[in-house]
Amino acid sequence: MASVSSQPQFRYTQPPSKVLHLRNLPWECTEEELIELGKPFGKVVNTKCNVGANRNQAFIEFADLNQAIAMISYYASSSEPAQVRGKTVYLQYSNRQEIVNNKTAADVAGNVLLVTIEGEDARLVSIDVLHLVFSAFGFVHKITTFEKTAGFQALVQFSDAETATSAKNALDGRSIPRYLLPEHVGSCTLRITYSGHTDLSVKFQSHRSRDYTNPYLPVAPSAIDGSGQFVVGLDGKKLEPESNVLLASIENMQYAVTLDVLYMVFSSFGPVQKIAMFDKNGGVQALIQYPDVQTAVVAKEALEGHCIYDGGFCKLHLSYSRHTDLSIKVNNDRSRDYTLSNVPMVNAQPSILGQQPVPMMASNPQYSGAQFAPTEQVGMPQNSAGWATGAPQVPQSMAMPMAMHSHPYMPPGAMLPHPGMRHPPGQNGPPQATMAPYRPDGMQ
DNA sequence: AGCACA
Repeated sequence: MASVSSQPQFRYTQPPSKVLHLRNLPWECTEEELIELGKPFGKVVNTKCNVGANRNQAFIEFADLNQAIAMISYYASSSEPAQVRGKTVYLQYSNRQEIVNNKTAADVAGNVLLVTIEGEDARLVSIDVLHLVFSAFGFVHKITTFEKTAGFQALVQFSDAETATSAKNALDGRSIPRYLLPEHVGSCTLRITYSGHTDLSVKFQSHRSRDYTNPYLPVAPSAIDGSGQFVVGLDGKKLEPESNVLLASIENMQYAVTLDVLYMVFSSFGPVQKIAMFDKNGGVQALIQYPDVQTAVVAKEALEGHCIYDGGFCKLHLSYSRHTDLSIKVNNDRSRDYTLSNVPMVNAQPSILGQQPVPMMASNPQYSGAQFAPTEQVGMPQNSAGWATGAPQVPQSMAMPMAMHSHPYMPPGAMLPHPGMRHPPGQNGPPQATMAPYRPDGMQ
């Protein structure tokens, strides 16, 4: 096109257009106010507000040119200027014939949210933490994360726009709770808009993307470790499928870790339904069952790599079990079903605590020692080398995470009391139980 | 108080 700049950009009188340009609007004028303003003159088919550097301009598009002309004509001769919130608004024909792209995807409510994680350490926020945070509002179908100029971002897909909206309203501008983040990680604030997407395409379960509707989706080839069992993210963190049952192995077990101690520690995050302890590879392991995956995720995130006792003793390593419901046949000092009161109780034999036969295992062939947890054995190194590379580096003196404040998004029953820190038992005393077990109101 | 893109 040849230059046509013989005409000034703005002429005193624009040629008529269905679109009117408004200026000098109050700071945050709504679409509704624009419609109210134009309605007496015709049908407003489109608007755009908050235009310009000062966000004080707007456009109104009428169905017919005549309607736009009517509005301009009226205010041209009216003694009362057009006003919004008492402020005089100046009108003229726009130099365009229609409003284009009135709404960006970010303005249209949809079932997928675009989440920007702000903060120095935004990249350290795991997809699991995001999943946990957003799951408080409804089932999260899929999450993808990616790096853009805007920073570290995620797309979070809900079932519907209503659920997404409730999450957006509750979380936009808020920070991820401290206790969900590794201790050294700084504040991470969420900025949330709607995404134009309606269904994310997740090809693999990986450290960058998850499809929670399809747990059998293959894991990314690049994220499978030597055992072929677990997903490993770029940060080396294990990303095995989440479960309501945690497998705990205890490193540096200088002090006996009893079932009661485990119950106390894990009850801080929600009702513990069942615990089964067993010996494996010369160490002690335990399966801890929660009623739901979310609680297990919180407990795992909070406890992984931490020590039950001060001084680096009894360091916990947690992974997700493939069990979903433990079969506890008998209550004894190594296994317990806290949901039942009619399970036979077998008296513990305290004198040989670490060596006694395990009645549950012996009496129940289904849970013979070899069969009890075969899947967890794979990829579960007993030493911490290679395992805890992604785990928070915890000072030896700092056993449990500090601030276990209540989760602002979780239902009241899921509040997290401070688990407290235990000190090693004295030479002749049992571990001190300082913490009140979790007791939601409805729990029997 | 003067024309809009993510």
